[in-house]
Parts: sequence; structure tokens; C-alpha cells
Amino acid sequence: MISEVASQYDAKEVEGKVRKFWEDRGIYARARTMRTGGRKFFFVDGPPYTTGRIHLGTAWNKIIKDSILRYRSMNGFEIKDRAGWDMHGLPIEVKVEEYLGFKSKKDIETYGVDRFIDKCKEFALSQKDQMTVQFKTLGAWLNWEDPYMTLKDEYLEAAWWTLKRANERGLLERGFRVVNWCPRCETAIADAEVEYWEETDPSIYVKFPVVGEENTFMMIWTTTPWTIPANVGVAVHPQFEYSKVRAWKDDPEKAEILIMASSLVENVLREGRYRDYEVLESFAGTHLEGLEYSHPLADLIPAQRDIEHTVHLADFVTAENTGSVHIAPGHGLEDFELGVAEGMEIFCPVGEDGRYTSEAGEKYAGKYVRAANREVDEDLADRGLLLAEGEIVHRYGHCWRCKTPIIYIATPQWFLKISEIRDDMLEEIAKVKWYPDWAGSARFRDWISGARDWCISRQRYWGIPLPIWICETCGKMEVIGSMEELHQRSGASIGDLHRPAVDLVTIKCSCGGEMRRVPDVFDVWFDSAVASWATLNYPRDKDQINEWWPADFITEGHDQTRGWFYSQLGASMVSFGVAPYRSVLMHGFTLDDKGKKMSKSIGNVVSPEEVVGKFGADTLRLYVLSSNAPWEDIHFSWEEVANTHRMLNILWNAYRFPLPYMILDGFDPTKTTLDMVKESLRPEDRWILSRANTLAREVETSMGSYQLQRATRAIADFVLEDLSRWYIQLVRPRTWIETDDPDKLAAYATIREVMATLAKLLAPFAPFTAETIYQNLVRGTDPEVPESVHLCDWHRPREGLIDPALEEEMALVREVVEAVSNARQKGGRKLRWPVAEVMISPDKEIPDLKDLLPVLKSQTNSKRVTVNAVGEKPRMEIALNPVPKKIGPAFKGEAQKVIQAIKDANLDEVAELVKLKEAEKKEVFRESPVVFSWHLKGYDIPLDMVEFLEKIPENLVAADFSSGTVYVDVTLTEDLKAEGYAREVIRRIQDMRKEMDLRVEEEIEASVRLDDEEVAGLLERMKDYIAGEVRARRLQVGSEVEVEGSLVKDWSIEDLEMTIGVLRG
RNA sequence: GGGCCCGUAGCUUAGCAUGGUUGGAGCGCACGGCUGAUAACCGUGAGGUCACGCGUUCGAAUCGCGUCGGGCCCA
Repeated sequence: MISEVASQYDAKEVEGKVRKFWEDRGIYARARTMRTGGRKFFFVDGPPYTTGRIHLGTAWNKIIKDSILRYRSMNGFEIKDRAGWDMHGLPIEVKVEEYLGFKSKKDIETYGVDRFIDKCKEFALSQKDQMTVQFKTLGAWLNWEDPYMTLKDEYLEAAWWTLKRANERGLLERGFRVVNWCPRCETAIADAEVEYWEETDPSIYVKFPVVGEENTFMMIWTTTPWTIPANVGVAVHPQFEYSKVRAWKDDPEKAEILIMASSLVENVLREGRYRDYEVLESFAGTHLEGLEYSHPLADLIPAQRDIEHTVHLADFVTAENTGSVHIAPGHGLEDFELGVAEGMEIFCPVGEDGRYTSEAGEKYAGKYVRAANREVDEDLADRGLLLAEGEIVHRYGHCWRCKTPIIYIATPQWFLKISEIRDDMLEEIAKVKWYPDWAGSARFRDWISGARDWCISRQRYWGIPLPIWICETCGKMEVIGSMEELHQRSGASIGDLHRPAVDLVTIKCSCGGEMRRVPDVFDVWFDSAVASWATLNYPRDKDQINEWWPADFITEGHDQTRGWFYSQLGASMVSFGVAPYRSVLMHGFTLDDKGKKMSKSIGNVVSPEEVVGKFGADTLRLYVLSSNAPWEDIHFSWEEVANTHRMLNILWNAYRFPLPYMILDGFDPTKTTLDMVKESLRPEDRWILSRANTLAREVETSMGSYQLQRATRAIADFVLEDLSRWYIQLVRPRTWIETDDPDKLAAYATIREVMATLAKLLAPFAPFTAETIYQNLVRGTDPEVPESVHLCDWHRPREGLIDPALEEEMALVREVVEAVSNARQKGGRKLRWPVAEVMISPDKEIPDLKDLLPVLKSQTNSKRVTVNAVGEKPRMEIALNPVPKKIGPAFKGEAQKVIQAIKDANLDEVAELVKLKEAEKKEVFRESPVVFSWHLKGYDIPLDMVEFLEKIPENLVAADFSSGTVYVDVTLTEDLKAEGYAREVIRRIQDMRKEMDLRVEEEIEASVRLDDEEVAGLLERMKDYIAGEVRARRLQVGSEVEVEGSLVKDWSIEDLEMTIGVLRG
């Protein structure tokens, strides 16, 4: 049974019903199980971090995934699609710390690590649940019942196993390295976790006293005075030229000797407010190598007294500030590398809490480094070693969770030696199919080329514990790969692999000593890095991985180039030596309408709930899918969202329009199939069927390269242009036919077929609307078909129904109708008034329109349509135009008479002129030109003195289309007038029926009073026609008519007053 | 500072890999039309230094270089 539907597209209602239907009938699960045995499609969900709220970007991400998976499923693929959740790490720790009011790690220890971990877990799980609901609202079909969660034991084991593999392959290394360090969180953080923004910092120029040369200084510049206590060297560039200058302020006798890059001398002396200087000597940087200097604060920092300070050569030095760089290997990455290479002491007198240790000397010990900047400046100044101090605004790194400025300190950490497998990685990504291509060939490639060793250890609690045990006695190290292995090695059974339980497990070493776990946890990026096998429960489950791995497809935002695309590749190369994915679609970001990033502080954030609340999930889905190519950023625009919604509303109207008629006629598509009405199909029916299948082809092609915007735009264009604006207009009169006319049944069957096709094409993108249409028009009439549109096979284009020639013809017809519309407007004749003739004059070959002439006639409301041969035009009236500029000089005094004679020329005389002009045209091609003259009333008039003006006859109005011109004859005859007035009256009565809320088939009695005898007479002639159109049992028209009815209204038609009454029959 | 991407009407965009009639649409605006899809729909019109500059070419929105603005990532 087909049912009538709401007159407005109500997303909330539609989506609520469909969601319930899916749940009640277990449609999702069936969609997956029914494809068992099909070609496998392994999709790995990039796990969103469990923040509790999804944003527009994550919504878009899941919508893309869902559309592609639905499409694949309909195409017969057996799909693996566990949803994933990223649940460990600092962000949750920080939230829980805030919630508990903690300030440092000590608070956590006091509170109890076990209780803290429980809280983190609780937090992560509840936020996961909240987000699941939000994703489901979007219609995103993933396996939500059994998602992979990074906090599950089997997931932890996947990470453990991977690290064990890394160790077996010699890619795990413990190293003393300089790392990004958050002094508040007291942990190393990854490069990816550092957030940069502008910060004001000191900018100081410091003089380092050269040993053995009185009053001589190496000049260095720094923005981190607190690193001066850890200084152990100075670097200069071997190729730069340096100068030793004698500079003074007031008294030349009190001059100092300063060493710096020659090109920067002026700059440094200006900073130090020197009055004048002289260059003593200049030399290459190499000349300075080995030069010894003393630490400027050696008297305050006892440890510095035993360190030898010298100048070193380094390529990373730039010609800025002084051209000499202060080197503190304990506090800088380049410093550290240079320090190790040059055998410097790695001096790091700063603790994990960001405070100086006792090694920094009594004066500094216990002070927070950034707060000590001022004090270091003063101490330098007191010793006469501060040349200048100022401020600088520059980008500085911060902990992306707690926003504390990071510091660099040298600490022992665990690393994966990515630098050793970099080349293999480059080789592997070349085998991956990237959408768009440059995401892999340019962007990702660049990133990997610069890849460094990956610091995977964190000094935190809520994460996967590093499965590394070290013997306290002999230092032997062992990496454990699973819970079972841990049990076998230690004898201990623990219910949960998280801290702190795992910290207590000890293993007997072969030396007889006791092995303890290193206290670190994994960098949270390592969690998601193992997702492609963890989601298959590998290594616990050894079978699935053979069936599915590697992933066929993943898709994430372009920030994941350095994130998940990379971390997964790294972990997979370490474990398996190949890339974990076969194809990657990189998508964009959602920005605001001005192209700016959405941020809470600017207040331009739009949430997905807001959009869904106002317009519904299908609108949001179609909007994000169609607005851009997936890899471009979306500039979110409410206006465009509203526009998308409008399209859905039009689709809804197109869908619901035929329903009442079909119901009234008891239309049963299983009994009246398209095949059965084949003979009755009109050309326009064949046309819309052709268009629908052409559309299917376009959608398929676009999906082949993940051009979701092309697929969805093609569908929207079809709905608006072909279905709503054209086919529905053409088919309307046929639905009013009352008998069981084959013509009507053909229309019904066509509409149903087109809507069924459209529902399937729309299913991946607007699953709710598609389901609603399908349930009513397809499933509702045929219990044999699949229960849901999402259980259907994809609508493969039916080539037999595609007729390109017909599509071309119809395109032309539409152009002509448009042109006629244009001409009518120029001629002041509205469409309701029929015209006698439309004449098409092509100026080039056009397709044969024979089949479509009835369409042309009805849509242009004309009595006759004529198609002329190419170049043939209606007979023009020809006006002669004398050219006074030429006539004047030749005829002088006679000129005015000649001009008048030309104007007065009779038809015969004009005909002679036409003949001459044509002859002249041909003459051009001959060797000897002949001068023609027109003999008129005794004058010989050279032809260039007369021009033709073609004048369209009064009764015609013209308008151009792409292949010619249309002429519309707007002459009004009595018959045309009668019909025009009749249609005006019909339209008013229909309007009143509508106002009275009458059912389509209900009968009425109507009366029309007007004071114009002529028009009354015309209407009288059309009485039967009018009565038929408005279903009036009785109709009275005239000046004496007594108007009565349940509704009486006055109307003004073409400046003529009428009173119309409608009585419920 | 570096890499990759983007910049077309007030707004959202097509076209750009393979340079070639007057750069297409939609929304919004103005005017008109249609009417049992009706809080919908259709036509016409106005609206463009194709971010800017230089170059290649007979010819550039399209190719190259540079500048500016935006995004992601890095330093």
C-alpha cells in the first residue's frame, strides 16, 4: 500500500522513524551479514579521541566514511567496519586532573594511581557513549556494537606485541635525548603534541669572556636566558666571515673587543649602544674553532667550573643577531646533536618539574626556569656581561593540553628507530593509492623524508604501559608481548594491563636478579598506530588478520599526514615491513564562512547538532558531501545548508505529488509494471528513464575516484532540473485523467521506476530520505523486494534505457521553451493565454524534434509549432533605410527628394532593389565588378545609398536560443481569448477549492458574475471546459448571475472585475 | 622561514591536468510569469580587474615565476 505523506519535508519526523525502523528490524546487521562471501572490503576507522562531543569536522569525517561504506555494501562488498575510539592519553588525564582539582603529578600519587586510572577509564567510557549517540544521529553506519577501544586488554596486547616485534628487529632503543617537555604534566610530549603560538620572550645579547685574551668576548644572542647556566659551547658557521672589533661607548680608552659575524657588527653595536668601533681583524669561522672562553656565571654554578667551554663549527648557524650560537646540549635538539658529535658534556641542571636542580648551584636550585630568566639577566648584568636586553615576539611551543610553554630537556626515553626504515617507508607509500594523488606523492612524501626517530615513552599514567622489564641487578632487558606471556614469565595474573597493577609484576632474571617494568607508558599516538591489526584482535586472534589485512581504505583529515597516516605506517613497517593500507582519501577541514578556522575563542564554531536540529541529518550530509571536493576545506555556510535543505524539500514534493492520485486509482506497480506499459510510454517518459540511468552512470564514475561532490551534485541537479522542473510539469495533466487510461498508467509506472532508482542512488548519501521513499513507493507495494533500500543492490545503469539522442532533443526542447517564455514576456503575453503559433528557425542543424512536438506545444501553450529548415525565417517586413551621408554629396539639391522617394518606394520597386542587392552579392566573386544602380522615379541610385532593415512583423515576437531564433505569434483571436479567460477563471476557482481544503475528487457548484458582455459570451462558450477542469456539477456565468457558495471572492482578471462563488457539492 | 593545498559575481561554486567563440550555475536582489507539488515552482535582468604583478604565447581563469590573503603541517 502506498501512503500519503506530509506536505512538508520534516527531517525530524522522517529521520526519527527511519532510525527506529533500522533499529527494530536490525537492518544494519543484515546489511553486513547478507554480503558475507562477497569481495572483502576492510575499512579501518580512524579513532576519534573521546572528548565527549563531536564537531563538524568529525561529523563530516564519519559521513564520508558512511557514504562510501553504504555504496560499497550495495555493490556487494563484505565489509569490516569496526568503529574505533582513542581513549588514552594526556587530554583525559588533564580533564580528570582539572575535575579533581589537581596541580601536579604529586597530587595524583597522593590520590592513588589506581583510583586516578579508574576515573580516567570512567571518563573515557562515558564520553565514548555520548559520542556514539551523536554519530548515530548522523546516520553513520559503523559497527557501534563492538567497536575497538584502545583501553581494552586485547588492544593493549596489540601494542605490546608491536613493541616486542620492534625489539626483535633491533628498532627499539633507549636513548638519552632532548625532548619536548611539559613541565606541568612532567612528561615528554611528541612533536605532534606541541602547539605553537606567539609569545613574548626576552631577547638578550651576552658576552662570553675569551680565555687568555683580556677584555675580549664572544657575542651570543638568546631568547632563553634560563638555558645560559647549561651553556657548554658556542657554535659559529665555518663559511661565515667573523670580525674582531674594538668598540667603545663614551671613552675610547674603555673599549672592549667583541667577536661576531662581520655582517652583523653594526647591528650588535647598535643594540649595545656603542658610539664607535674599529675592526681589528676579519677571518673565516673556521679560524675560531677551539677558541676557549669561560662560562659567564661560573662563580654561581660550581659544576660549570669543571667544564671546558670552546667554540665549535656548525652548519645550522644562521647570519642573524650575532652569527654565533650559544650551545646548551641539555636544552636543545641541535645543541644536543652537536654536543654528542663534538664530545661536549651534556649538562642539564633542570628537573622534570621544570625547576633547576642542585647542579645549577645554590642560587638557582629549586627555581622555575622561565621565572628565572630575569634573575639570569641580572646576574649577567652584574658581571658586566649583558650587552643588551629587550623583548621579542615569536612563535613558541606549548603543551597542547595544558597550554604550558614547553621546555627542552635531555632525559632518558624510548625510541623507535624510524630513521633506519625511512627509505622502506617511502617505497611503501608509493604503492598506496592516494586521493588526491598529491596527498601521497607530495605532502606525505615530504613529511616522511624528514622523519626522525619516534619517542614513544611518556612519564604518565593513563596509557598503555610500556611492556619493558629491566633487571635491577644485571640491566638485562625483556619486552613482553602479551598478557599470557607475562603470566608465564612472572607467574602473576592480573585482570587489567593498565597501571598500577602491572607495575607490581616482577620477573625473575636469568642472572637471579629481579626485573621491574620501566614506569613509562606509550605515547598515545602509538595506540592508534596499531589500529589496523588491533581492530582484528591480532595477535590474540591469528585468523582474521590473514583474511582481512591490510586495510583497503582509510580516510581522515589532512592533519593526519603527520598523525595517523604516519603513525600507522611506522608501526606497520616495524611489525610487518609493509604499509597497513591500500588506499587513502585525505579530506579537508571545516572552516567558517570566511575560511577561518572554527575556534571557541573567536566564537565562530558551528556544531553538527545545531545543523541537524535546524535542517536534519540528510541535509547536513548532502551539504558537506556536495559543497567541495573532499580534500578541500569546507567554508561552512548556513545559506548553502538552507539551499541543500530546499533541494530535499523539492525532492519531497516531487515524491509526494503523485501519491494521492496513485492511491485514488489503486495503482499497484506489481500489476502495472514498466514492462507492461512499454507501448504506452510517451517520449518524455522514455526521456526521464534515460536521464535517471545516465545519472546512475555519473554517480558510479564519480564514486570510482571518491569524487563525492560530483556524485551528490549530479543527483541534486537531476532532482531539480529534470525531475521537478521538467518531468513533473509534463506529467501533471496525465494524473488527472479519470479513467484507467494506459497513458496515465504509463506515467505512474515511470514515476515509480524513477523514484525507485533515485532512492537507490541517494541511499549512500541521504540514507533517511532514500529509505522513506523506498518504503512507501517500492517496499510498500511489493513485499518481494528487500526490506530496506540499504539491503538492495546498487542500481547499475540500465544501458537499454539510455537514449543519448533523446536526451539531446529534450535539452533542445527545454531551450526552446525557455526562449518562448522570454519572447512571451517581451510580447506581454502570459503563459495562461494560448498563442496561435511558435516557429523555430534554426541557424544550424538541430536534432529532429518530431517526437517532442506535443511537449513543445503544451509547454509553450501554443496551438501550432513549426520547425523551419536551417536558415529559413518567417517573412520579414523590409524597411528601406536611406543613407543621407552618401546621398547628400552625390545628389546635392535633389537629395531630400531622393530620400523621400526611397521612403515611399512601393512593393514592386522594393522587389527590384532586393533582386539587385542579391545580384551584387554574387558579383563580388567575379573578376570584374559591375556597378549596379537602382532606377527609382527617374533617379539612378547606387546600391550603397540604401540599407535594408529587416522588421519582424507586428504580430511576432522573437527570442534567441543557442541554435537559432524562435518566433511567437501573439495575435489574439476570439477562440484564443476565450481560452485565455477560461483558464484565468479556472485558476481562480482552483485556488478557491484549495482554500476550502477540498479533496481532489470532490465536486462543486460554481458561479461567476461579471459585467462585460463580450467576455461573458466568451466564457459561456467555454463552460463545459471550465466545469470539467474544476469538477463543477453546475456552472453559471453572466452579468445577472446570483453568486452564491461556501466561499465567495472578488477577483480582478486583466482589469476586469469578477465575483466567483464556489459551493461544496 | 620551509612543504603541500586553496583564492572565479554580495554568498556558495563549475571550468583549470589536454590554453582558443561572448567565463557557466545556484542562492540573494529587481522585474515578470505559473498554480490541485502551492510557506513550492518558472522566466528575464542587473551583478565578474577570474586575488595582485610580471612572464611564456598570435591568444591565459587555465602554463611559469613572484607578491598578498586563507588552511594544514613543519621549523
